[in-house]
Amino acid sequence: MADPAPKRPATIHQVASLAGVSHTTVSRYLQDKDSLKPKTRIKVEYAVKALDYRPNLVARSMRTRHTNRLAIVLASGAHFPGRLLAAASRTAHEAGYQVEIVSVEGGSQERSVRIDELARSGQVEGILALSPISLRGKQSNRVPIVVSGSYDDKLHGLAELADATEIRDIVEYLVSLGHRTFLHVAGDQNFASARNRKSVYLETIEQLGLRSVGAVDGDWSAQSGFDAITGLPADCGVTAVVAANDVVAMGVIRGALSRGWNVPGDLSVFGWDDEEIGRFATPSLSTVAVDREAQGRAAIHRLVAEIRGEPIPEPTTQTINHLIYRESTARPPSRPPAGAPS
Amino acid sequence: MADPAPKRPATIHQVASLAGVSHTTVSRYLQDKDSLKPKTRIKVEYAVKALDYRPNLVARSMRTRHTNRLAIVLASGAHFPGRLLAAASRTAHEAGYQVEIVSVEGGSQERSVRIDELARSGQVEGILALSPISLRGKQSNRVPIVVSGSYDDKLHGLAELADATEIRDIVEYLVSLGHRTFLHVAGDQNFASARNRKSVYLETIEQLGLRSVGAVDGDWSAQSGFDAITGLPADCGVTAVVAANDVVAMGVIRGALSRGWNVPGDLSVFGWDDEEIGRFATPSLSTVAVDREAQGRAAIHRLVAEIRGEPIPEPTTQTINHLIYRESTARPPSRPPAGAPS
DNA sequence: GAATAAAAAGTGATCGATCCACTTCTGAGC
DNA sequence: GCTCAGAAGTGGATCGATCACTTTTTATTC
Repeated sequence: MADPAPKRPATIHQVASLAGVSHTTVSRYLQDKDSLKPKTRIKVEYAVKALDYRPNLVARSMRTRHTNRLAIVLASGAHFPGRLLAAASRTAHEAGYQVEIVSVEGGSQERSVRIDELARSGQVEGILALSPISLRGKQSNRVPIVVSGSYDDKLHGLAELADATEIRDIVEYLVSLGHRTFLHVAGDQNFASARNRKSVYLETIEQLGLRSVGAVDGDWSAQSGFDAITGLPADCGVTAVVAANDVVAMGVIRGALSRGWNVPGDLSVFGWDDEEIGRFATPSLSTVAVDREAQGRAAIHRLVAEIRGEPIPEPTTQTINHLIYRESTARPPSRPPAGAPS
Repeated sequence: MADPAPKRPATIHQVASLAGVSHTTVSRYLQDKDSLKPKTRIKVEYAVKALDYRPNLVARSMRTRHTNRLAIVLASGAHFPGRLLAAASRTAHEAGYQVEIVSVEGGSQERSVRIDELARSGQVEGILALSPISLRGKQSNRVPIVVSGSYDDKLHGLAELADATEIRDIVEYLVSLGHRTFLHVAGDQNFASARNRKSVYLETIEQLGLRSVGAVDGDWSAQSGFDAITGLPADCGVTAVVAANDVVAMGVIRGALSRGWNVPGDLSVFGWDDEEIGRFATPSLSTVAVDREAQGRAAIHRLVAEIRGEPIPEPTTQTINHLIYRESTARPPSRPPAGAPS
């Protein structure tokens, strides 16, 4: 079982002596293969291969004071943004960074503590927070931190409403179907994206002169959608719901059904995220296809720019999301709206 | 913007000189605070606080030859097992390990290459693979690798069928409702859990003398469930489907509906995973509640045991999953089964 | 109070890479 | 043959911890 000879991996010195060069030359080879004479390079290359040498990254980190690692922090309970992570991970890799994904339990309090600790640990050179955090306290010895979806004060306007502008498109679409009375079941207001969507919703309602029976704060859960609908007064007259995401939308639909409201006959429901399951649900969900990959890439680019002290790239103003219309939305009932006194 | 004085974090030597002791004493303090005389300890404690000292983990790793880091590898496309990861992450943390989550793109080929690289990089002390990999090649300089759901050859029997035994319970339940003709839509057969479930399904069908119209290999997607159902001959007589997971089950239900088969009136469908959305779908999904936390913990315990050369803990034979019965399962139609010639 | 053991603290080496400040070698061009 | 630039070597120092030893201090015993 146990290795009799726990043979240590080769070091740069062993490579050097096998290749008949100095360790400095091997080091040079590792940094830039072209700075060596072809003849020397071949000797070193051979030795590296023969010994299956791979530089000890710990030792390198120690000397260079670079870990080349980033951390992505997310809340353990929340939905795991797989596609975004994959894209972020790949982008970071291309930029020469390893990615450590830290899933932190507890509230935003504990999360902030953990992030702070991480930021000062010297283990990572930058942090991307996908969950909301409250950052205060001294900034000394801290690495750059990018909080997804939130932007610097300088970057208000379009960017401020990142990942939310399509809410307006949704409402306008529903208006075009004939809807006039709306409900918004929002996501966890600790998340920038949830706040953004809510404020765009409220703005749009205001600007288009529509009626909103409420913007209920939820927690991204199906249960919150269910509760929001079942908690409505019977005569509120709502005919369209803008849900924070697809899961919430499923809860809304189930809640409507439990009240005897037909979807989309009596109530139209719009989701967000284009999750696979929504396409196969009954009714299938109208939703927003989100370019999670682009979001992940953008976040990492931003973080890497901050780390390197380069100018921070403007967030793309170009919309990267688009609406998908399926069975959960339709014209409102021509008879008095669902639940209205007959 | 740029820090004018990029003040380096304090080192153990600075702490030592401030406390008026040797660096070794500070080091001892870090390992075991009780090995110091109270008077000395207080001096060191004060200095640590005053300098906001935190040990440089890179330097420590270099000396101890321990990184105290584990990697969890998963396929980037697949569903992100959030709860399992959270539990695994926490368990690892308790055992003194940091967790790096590596999401690898590409097929099992590329994944294996990446894992092999990781295993030899010296960056991590152990790897937990949640996605299937094919491990061959030389084992030298490799850290322990645990592949979730698969067990050593020694551990056949109960453990071999880990995370699958409930399939038998499902079939028995459906039999008790009156079902006799079954279909299984399996998950990606590269996954041990998918293989296990399929083989338990086939065994159970055999042993109970039931009829199976097939065990279709899928890929965990809703589409695969949809295709499996819509591809059936009209007169197959199936009345119950055991799906690989909830997402597949949703696809199955939608596929049945598209053929005019009512669920659960004509067809019962059982899922797996107890995803939140399944409780709010219409019909709500009968499913298996999986203790993902326990799975995550177990996997990490196993990995840590291997790293430390301790005896590998027996996988719990106790079942950690349980069945949840909802609307998607019911008695089979008393009239000729769905799709049978009338 | 001296002998002795045990506990506490100090000394200097070490881990494996990069960086530094030179020096030496090599080969091309005139 | 001489110069000069680029390649390669020399011989450390350095990063910040831990560790194997050694030395000093403290406690215990007779």
